[in-house]
Amino acid sequence: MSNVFDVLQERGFIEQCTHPDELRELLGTESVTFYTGFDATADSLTLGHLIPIMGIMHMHKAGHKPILLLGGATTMIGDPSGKSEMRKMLTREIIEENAQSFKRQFSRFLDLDDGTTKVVNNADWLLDLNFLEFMRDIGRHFSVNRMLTFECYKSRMETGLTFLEFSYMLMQSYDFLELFRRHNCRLQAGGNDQWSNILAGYELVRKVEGESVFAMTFKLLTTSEGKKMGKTEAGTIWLDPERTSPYEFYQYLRNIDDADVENCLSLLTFLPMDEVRRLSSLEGAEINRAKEVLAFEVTKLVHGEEEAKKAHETAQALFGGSGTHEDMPSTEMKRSRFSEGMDIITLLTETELAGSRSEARRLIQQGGIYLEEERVGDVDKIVSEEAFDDNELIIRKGKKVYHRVILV
RNA sequence: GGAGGGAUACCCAAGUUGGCCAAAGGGGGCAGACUGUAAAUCUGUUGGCAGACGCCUUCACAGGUUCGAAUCCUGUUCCCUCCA
Repeated sequence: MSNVFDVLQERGFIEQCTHPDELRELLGTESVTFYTGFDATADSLTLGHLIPIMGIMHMHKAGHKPILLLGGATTMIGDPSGKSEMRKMLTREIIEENAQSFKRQFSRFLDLDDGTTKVVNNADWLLDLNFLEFMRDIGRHFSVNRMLTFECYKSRMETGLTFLEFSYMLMQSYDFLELFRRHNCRLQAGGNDQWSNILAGYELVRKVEGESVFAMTFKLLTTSEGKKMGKTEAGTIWLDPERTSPYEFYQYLRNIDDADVENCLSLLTFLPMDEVRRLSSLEGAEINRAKEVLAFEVTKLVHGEEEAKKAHETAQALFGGSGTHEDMPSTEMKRSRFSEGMDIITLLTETELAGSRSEARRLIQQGGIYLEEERVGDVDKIVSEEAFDDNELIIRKGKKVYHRVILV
């Protein structure tokens, strides 16, 4: 059986790691307990979280034992790494709810009751720490001089960094120590933006316990140009179907840049690498096939096969010609509202295709609005009941934003 | 606590001898053309209401001076730098 280290490396997961040879050796010879932390800053995971989750799944498949650490306590501080501003403070209640949401979402990817996977919460050991004891035992191992040179604080050296946030690194480092002590956790893995924090924990365990532990970071989900992926103008791509519908989720992946196809396929799907390479080497319009596979596979993983199929069919119907469009974003409106007709501008604002009446007018003037694939040329167009086919009216904004109005 | 600098629209950033400022420029977004539901490129557009020359809200917050303020004055808040 192949070594997961090689698998992760081949698929492009590993961005940085300590003692790669030793770590590879360890992963090849025994079942290793490792952990990844997730700060509960929102009530849903995002597309970006999928990379560490995939990494964990690969590790788990290879027989290693994951610990998913919920940052019930660390979220109260807020990690300043790479952030230009201090995070809004969240209450304990909200953090706790968020953590529970995360846990539910994890269960879609990993069997949390199989005895090999653990979910823990650092609130369990950080919340009741005694400040002075902590400082004497842990704080003394950290050099402020050195911390100040870390890359993760760079953006904060200009705008300011509070001690609250500065202490985040100590908390995270302590987590690693605690997990090492409790569960013999030997490796901390996380997003590359966590490198400084992870390294600090790794050093702490080595110093305090004198044991060899490891640090590893996963590639972040970025485009070939280095920009963060998983964000659109409309906001983040969430894993929660209530926040980002499976259709939108599918479309996001379906529309990624050509240059990002290979990366996404290898990081976000379990397709064999031969297949990944074959698909991503398709030329011209053919590469759209690869994007469809990508979108389908990832949607299936996150939302299940049924939802993935529906999203795929809806996309086919809209962009390919035939199929259902069941999954298209829609708005229900009362039939009576159309008895005397509704002006197109109101229709566009009520369906939220336009944020204001001015914007709606602009869209029409620029030729960006279509009713049933027919361009609307008149700003004062009145839409009446007759415009509906089988109680439905499909509006298109621009090239690919579709919306369905349903009469009720 | 002391000294100085700053806060402008989604972001960065002009503008501070008061009117010509809904506010330059860039980025981003949106739309159009070209395409492959891609990228690049080019064009238009980007506070709200009305869309005809009109009106309303906006330049940290609250007041004031003035016919008129993003621009001047007073107070408040927040941020940065140096000093303690």
